[in-house]
Amino acid sequence: MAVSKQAINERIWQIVAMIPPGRVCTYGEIARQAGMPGAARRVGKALRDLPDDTRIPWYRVVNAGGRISLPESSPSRAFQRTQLETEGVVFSAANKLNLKRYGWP
DNA sequence: CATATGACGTCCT
DNA sequence: GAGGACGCCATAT
Repeated sequence: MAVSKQAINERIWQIVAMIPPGRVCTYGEIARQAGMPGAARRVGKALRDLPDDTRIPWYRVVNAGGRISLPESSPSRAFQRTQLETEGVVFSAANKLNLKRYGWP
């Protein structure tokens, strides 16, 4: 393996760790900053591989539509929403947030 | 090697 | 604005 998948994961986690509180970032943007544009899905995989006791603020990652990508069946989804609201992020009626406002450039 | 799947994105209707 | 179709990348079977 030229580059182990664990190395890729840690690269992604490092990017996520740079997101300041009260701000969010999209999967595609993280993939781009990690040097693999178009691999947004790979970012989701990396976050899925995170342990439950991680200190990485994965909850600051949302999809391009400003929505939480986690399925309704996932308990982590409610946690993400609550955590973001705690940091001051306001969701609209359709569970959406304004990326123009909370998005991290 | 071919298919299916997933914490995605863009485009079209 | 909502919903569906297709594309992209990596992994699993």
